[in-house]
Amino acid sequence: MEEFEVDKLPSEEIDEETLFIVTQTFKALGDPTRVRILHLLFKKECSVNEIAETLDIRQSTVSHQLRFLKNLRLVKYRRAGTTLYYSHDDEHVMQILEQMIHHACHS
Amino acid sequence: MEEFEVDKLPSEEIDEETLFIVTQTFKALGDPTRVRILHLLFKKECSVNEIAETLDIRQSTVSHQLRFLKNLRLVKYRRAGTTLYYSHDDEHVMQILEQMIHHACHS
DNA sequence: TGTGTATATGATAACGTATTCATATAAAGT
DNA sequence: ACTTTATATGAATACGTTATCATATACACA
Repeated sequence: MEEFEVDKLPSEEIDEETLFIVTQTFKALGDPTRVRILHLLFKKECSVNEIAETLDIRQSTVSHQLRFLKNLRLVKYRRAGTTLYYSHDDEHVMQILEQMIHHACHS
Repeated sequence: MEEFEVDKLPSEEIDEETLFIVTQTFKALGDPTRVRILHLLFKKECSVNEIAETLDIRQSTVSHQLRFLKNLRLVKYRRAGTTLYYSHDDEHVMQILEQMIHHACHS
């Protein structure tokens, strides 16, 4: 009795939904602005303005990209008055990002 | 004596070149067609036509995407007559891809 | 040299994406 | 209620990307 057919291994083809999540997530990591934001959030929680000032990106751009990242559940935020503090929300994806940065640095 | 300044940690900001490589690589993984091709090549070396037939993608599309992946040194090929056998060429990136697929499957 | 097969290439059209400006919302304090 | 500060949103524009068709190249073999 075998777990899987010989000609139909478990990872033969990626199912559509998984493929969608995978590509969406990689797409999120495929933009310099988003990578810079995430790399900053890897180190510390930041408000929107902090991100904008630290990375010298317009507030509007940062906000748009944070929404993108939040839709993918890659970041989350907590409110403190009018200020929103963002932080990363997917440990595994952040590990992959840092891995790739390390890989690229030493290649 | 400290290795690094307090306000200038080693990973403070990603340098431009690294950022470029990182985002280019993730961009490569951010497309369904390329992910399907790479996932296929993760399992076995394939000719262009084999890829096209297996994944039901036009030969021209496969060829274009293989060039893209080859420019990033994510795939390589060997020639056998008129047939080109492609295989993956970056173990680390392939590991990251498979990690992400596994992560997406179980989330 | 001519023919068949495998792959690559160039141009193009359709579509997706990032940034920007202007403005809206939302909370806090006066 | 008004003002200030922080953030979000919508529309527009500029740009990048993908797949496709048609065609070119490249090799093998008769």
